[in-house]
Amino acid sequence: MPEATKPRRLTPKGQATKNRIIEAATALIAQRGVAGTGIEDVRAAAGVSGSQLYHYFASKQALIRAVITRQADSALDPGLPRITALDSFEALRAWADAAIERQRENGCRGGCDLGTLAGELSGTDEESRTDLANGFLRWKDLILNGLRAMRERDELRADADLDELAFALLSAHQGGTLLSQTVLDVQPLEASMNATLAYIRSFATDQRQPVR
Amino acid sequence: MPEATKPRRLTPKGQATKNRIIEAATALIAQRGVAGTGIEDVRAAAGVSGSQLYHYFASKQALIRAVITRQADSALDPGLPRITALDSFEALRAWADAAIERQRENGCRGGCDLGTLAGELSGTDEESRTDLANGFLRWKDLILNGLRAMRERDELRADADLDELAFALLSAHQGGTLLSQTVLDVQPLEASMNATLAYIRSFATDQRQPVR
DNA sequence: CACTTTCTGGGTTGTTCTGTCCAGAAAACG
DNA sequence: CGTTTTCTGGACAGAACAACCCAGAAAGTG
Repeated sequence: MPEATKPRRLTPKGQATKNRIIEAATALIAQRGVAGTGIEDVRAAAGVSGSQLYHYFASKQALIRAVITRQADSALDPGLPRITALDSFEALRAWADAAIERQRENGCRGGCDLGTLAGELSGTDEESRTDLANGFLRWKDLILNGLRAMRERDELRADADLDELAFALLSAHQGGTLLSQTVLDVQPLEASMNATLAYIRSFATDQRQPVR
Repeated sequence: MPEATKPRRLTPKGQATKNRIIEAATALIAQRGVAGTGIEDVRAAAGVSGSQLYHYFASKQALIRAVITRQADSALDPGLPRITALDSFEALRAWADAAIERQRENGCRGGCDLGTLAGELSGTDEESRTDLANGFLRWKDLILNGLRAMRERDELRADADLDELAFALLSAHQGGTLLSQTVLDVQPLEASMNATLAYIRSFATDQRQPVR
């Protein structure tokens, strides 16, 4: 193993090219899946040429992992409007609505969610699985922190199992998205988000709020 | 197109071989994913040889579709103990527990759920996506019928949105399984199933039952 | 303005995998 | 018991694709 291509700092131009490659790869993977996306396709789409991919990435796997990391970093995918805090019922609802709306907009055609990637890679490639798992756990913590804040503000009852709620919400999001992409209808995603949010709200101290 | 390999009825032996191939493919795909499973691997695992696969299946895609159909038919995968009716809180809980237990048993390593297949194929292959969608919708109907029976027996309140509950439960199952397989821990699956079942139970007419 | 590092372009190789062909064995059928 | 369909086996062609190499341009550094 040749020391994994020493990642000496890139010049600005190089950094830009590298980003362009990752973006192109992300877009293609969103449409055609990981297995359906060839290095050559990425190369053409990014407008770079030849061995550039291998200049910046040691292998296809490395590129995929970069895509995963990027997606995991764009916190809680539904939206470039970066979620900073999911610490109120309104924020949760807004996040859910954004996810639903986003799905509706691209006709339920698969985005490049961690979920989609997980389905394809978890069983195949151990390193990617680890990256994906870390991404998911970070998202879960994001939700969890929001819920904790709500409990500290006494908006949520003390007996609520916040870990369970956080995982349930994340699962609902992933599962709903997966089903929607398969059935080509937002209904499953709407249903799972509505149900899980309603369940979370059932732990509210103030029950006067409409469940919607 | 040569009329899609006229499916003149198979002899018993041929049928057995065909099944063996599908089983081998299912097992391999469960471990290594669709893209990671070559025709040659299936051939070897099934103990048949040469062009047999193409005698029984027109293409790799056709084989995959056969696997999908098979999985969709083994109703609500958690278990060979075929679910006949999910028409009581106990039955739902038992089904959920079976799913969780099953996941725990294979160390959360991906089975060959429709969900896993959907993640890999929905975006890539339109025909497979249709098969998968049909499978999911049949499962949803299975759940829905159970819930309807419960409502008719007045175990569920009339104002419960059964479609929403059915989709939510299915999404929770798929999402929870996906997360569990990625994180290699049953916690997400347990959380999402618990939460969704509790939510369904909140529509029970008889609230004396423990939520567990 | 020399000199070094970083970036670009295209061509190429070797492997892996799907899908095909042909000839021989086994079973079904009269 | 002979003939026809059905099944089996291995070998092979053709394409796709990941990965590597080399030479030249551009950018950065003294």
